[in-house]
Amino acid sequence: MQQITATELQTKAQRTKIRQNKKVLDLHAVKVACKECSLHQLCLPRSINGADLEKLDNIIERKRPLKRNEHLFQVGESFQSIYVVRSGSLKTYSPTVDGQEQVTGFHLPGELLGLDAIGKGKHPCAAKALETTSICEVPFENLESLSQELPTLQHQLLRLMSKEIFDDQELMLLLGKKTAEARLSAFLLSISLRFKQRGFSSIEFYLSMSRNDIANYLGLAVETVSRMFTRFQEDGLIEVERKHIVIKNREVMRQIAGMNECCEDDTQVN
Amino acid sequence: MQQITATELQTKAQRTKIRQNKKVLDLHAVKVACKECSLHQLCLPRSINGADLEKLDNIIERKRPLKRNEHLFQVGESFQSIYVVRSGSLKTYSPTVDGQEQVTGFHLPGELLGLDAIGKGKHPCAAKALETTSICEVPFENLESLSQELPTLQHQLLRLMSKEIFDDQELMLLLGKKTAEARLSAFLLSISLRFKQRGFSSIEFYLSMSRNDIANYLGLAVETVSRMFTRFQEDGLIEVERKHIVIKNREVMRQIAGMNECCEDDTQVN
DNA sequence: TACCAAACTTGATAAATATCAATTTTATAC
DNA sequence: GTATAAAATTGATATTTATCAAGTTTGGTA
Repeated sequence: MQQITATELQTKAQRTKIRQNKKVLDLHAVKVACKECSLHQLCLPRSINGADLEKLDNIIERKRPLKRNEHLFQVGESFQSIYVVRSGSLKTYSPTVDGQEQVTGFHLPGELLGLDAIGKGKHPCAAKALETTSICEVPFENLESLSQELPTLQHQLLRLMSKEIFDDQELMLLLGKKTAEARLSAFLLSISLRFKQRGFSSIEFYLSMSRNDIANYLGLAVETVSRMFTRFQEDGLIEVERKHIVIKNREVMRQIAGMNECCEDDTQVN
Repeated sequence: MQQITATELQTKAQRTKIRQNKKVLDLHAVKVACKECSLHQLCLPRSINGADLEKLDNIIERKRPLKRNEHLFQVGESFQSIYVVRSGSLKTYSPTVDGQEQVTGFHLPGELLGLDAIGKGKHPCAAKALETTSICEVPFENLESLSQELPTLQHQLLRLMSKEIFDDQELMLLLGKKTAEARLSAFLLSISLRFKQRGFSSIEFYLSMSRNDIANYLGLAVETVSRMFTRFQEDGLIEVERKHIVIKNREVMRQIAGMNECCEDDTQVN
């Protein structure tokens, strides 16, 4: 992404010119950056025109990248914005009574964070970068009032929230009913699908989260997850070396995961 | 709820008069009926005026009551409306690959159904009445365009969806991390709280769902649930006779459930 | 390069819960 | 009201996964 930096040496006229250029460049950059983003349809609904796009562009802030283990927000922090992952990844987690943490989700490029905070006005979970991660911040108040103007934006926002509910229910099913191997298999397929939807390889990828995080997320012990990785490799379902994963037999993995047909071929971007 | 029924004997003028009366009566009835409803703030935001209320009232349809085991909607059915439970209760459930069903939720008076269907435009789960149940139907298209006019309505809609996401995450935690007794305890406390929020007793209530449904929902075997009920009774935590439950020791139950502080005193209606 | 801590893996054992089987209770229909 | 089916309970056993313990690999850093 190109960036023009204004210096103290510039004249006012120069600065104005540069700012105008910057605007144009940014608008272009947004289009490119958001192409594979789950806000794609939100940012660039089919019918959106230049003026609307600019309106949206005006409310989106691009934050400095987070380093590994840095927090995007903490538990209990007041809710101000929805966040979109531009690159990298994060985990969200909540504290439990016994001082442990419960990992509630992983967030890959193009995915949203913060939707669960609208209700109470504060974040029920914390978000921590798993690697160097860059983020778009969308101040919720602005998004809400802009949605008031742009029906397609309101619709897209509701769709995304609905999808979040739907996905959570899938996970509940996983946690409630499935064996350890079904859980891990479903997890890997889910990551694979999400990479695919963003235009990355669905058969070969790096997991940015630790075995511990995976285990926590899936409601299993680390040791169990580790054993399952080993078993999957022995059975020729995957190749695994540390964080690098290659899916070798997606079909059998699907069977093990006991996946619904509805999730098999989810080619929709969101 | 008062109801004036037009008969064939009435003159046109009489009918017109009655219809006008009915409108007035209905507006009043809505206020009363929605008072304890999770759409309360949605239907009657503080600042709402008569005209707005009428607009909302105009889009809400009241369906004939469902009998026990009747479906409100089926899996895969095209999504048209959000539903609100007026009285009675329902369960939602999805089919799983192995022909089983997974219960994804129970819906008590004042609660919503259908929010998970917005994303894909069709219902990912089915909804079945657990007892005689009456329902408000809110056509989504109308709700969406009305939200476009009424910012408070849009806001409330987003809040409710966010709450749904938040609640699902709580349940995920339950399913992933907790023991059988923690799950059942949390379940009973959740039902208790929801009754309380609707103005019913929180210490004594009837469960409309079977042990099987509870077990399914909590990711346990029926036998385990049954044993836990027995144990809770032996330990003096509850009194249980079939579907009738009395909470005897909420504090210990909370400890067993390992509940977060955040959920303890959730006095908000939604 | 070598060291250290963290992450991961592997094995043995224990605990929780599912499954199977039998019985009792309750609900529904005739 | 009785017959029959469905739901719920209880006990015995099997299975899965957690826990405990030990060792290995990896990545960061002095």
